[in-house]
Amino acid sequence: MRSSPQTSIQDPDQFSEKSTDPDQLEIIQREVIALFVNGVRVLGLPKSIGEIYGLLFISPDPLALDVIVIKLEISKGSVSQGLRFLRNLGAVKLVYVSGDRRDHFTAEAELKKLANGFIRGELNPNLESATLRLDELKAMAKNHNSPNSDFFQERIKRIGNWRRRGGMLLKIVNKFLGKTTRF
Amino acid sequence: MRSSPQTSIQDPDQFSEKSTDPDQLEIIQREVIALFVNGVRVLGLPKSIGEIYGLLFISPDPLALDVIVIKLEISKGSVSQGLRFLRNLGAVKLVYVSGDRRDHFTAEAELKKLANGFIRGELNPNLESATLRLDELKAMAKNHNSPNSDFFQERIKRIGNWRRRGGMLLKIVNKFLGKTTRF
DNA sequence: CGCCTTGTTCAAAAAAAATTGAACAAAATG
DNA sequence: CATTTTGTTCAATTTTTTTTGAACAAGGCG
Repeated sequence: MRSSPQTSIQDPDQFSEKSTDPDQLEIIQREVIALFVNGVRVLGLPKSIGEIYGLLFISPDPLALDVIVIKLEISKGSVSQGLRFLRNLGAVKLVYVSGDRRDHFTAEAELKKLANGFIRGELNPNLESATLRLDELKAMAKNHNSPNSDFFQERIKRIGNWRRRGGMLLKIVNKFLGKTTRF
Repeated sequence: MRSSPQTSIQDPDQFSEKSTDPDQLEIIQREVIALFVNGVRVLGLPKSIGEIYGLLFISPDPLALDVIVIKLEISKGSVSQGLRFLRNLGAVKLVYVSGDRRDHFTAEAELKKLANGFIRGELNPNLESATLRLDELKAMAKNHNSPNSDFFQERIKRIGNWRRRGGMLLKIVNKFLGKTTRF
């Protein structure tokens, strides 16, 4: 129930004197984008990635590259590269818009897909290269001789253990996100 | 300007002997450190952090700050700052070494503790600030009016859902790591 | 006390990463 | 075809982050 009937600013019939410029972002959109910019920083991704994904996430309709450029006021090159990156992760989808030659994009908004894309694209490659290096290390440690040899071996084994548990964790995460796909 | 003491003179020809120079890192140690440098990059942390933690992790005995400086050939300032950061995360512990006035450090090598430290120090603060922003957004969206109002509300709700599930995941991770503390 | 030793701080320098923008390619248009 | 529209690429530039190193503080020691 609505507590107090405040001045409902409703003028659906006409474009009011307030910001009606269709290229202008709404305040809420700006805030959401800011939230995403901060969010992707935790993942070690650049600001522009957060801006682009955020804008698509909070845009009702698919957007074309040059529209993104105008709305975010960043360069075409940045947007092009950012979109490619996001598409590779599966965070952004190309959609067909009839009567428009340009490509249009929407945000993939399913957390599970986002997480899996990030894991596949960013985490797994790192884990795999670490695995290779680690195998070399194990071999190295075997025929290495020094007073510290035993200590080294124990530590290397421990790293291997960490890696194994890291892999298990990713599977657990995946399972958990699968179970709650309602949103 | 001063005449440099014992440093600087290094004859590459007399490399036949096994490393007896106590300041010289062993090959295995170098490799492990490289592994950690790559590892921390995934977490968005600078190289020096990886070097310092890696060195401590693969060193049998606690090390003093100036020893780390010499072994890694990085500046005193970097090491001082890096150690502080690692200590704040709980990834490095200060240990007492008798007969030595200097502070000595060892690596915390329990995965669970490392993960928890990282979560507490790096992830949670971000999650919390996002929570605040999100609450503001929800309020904003309530008395915001535009043709897109419903869409905005749905999306904001969705972000809230993501955050909730993120928090659950952190707990699951914690539980999982607790169960496998053998190593 | 004066003189070390140890560790911190922070402005400046260096390095790394992100962004720009103009040149280019590819494809549709007419 | 030539022209326009759309999107990519990448060297140059800008911005951000990291590292350095010299000044400084704190504490011990003779």
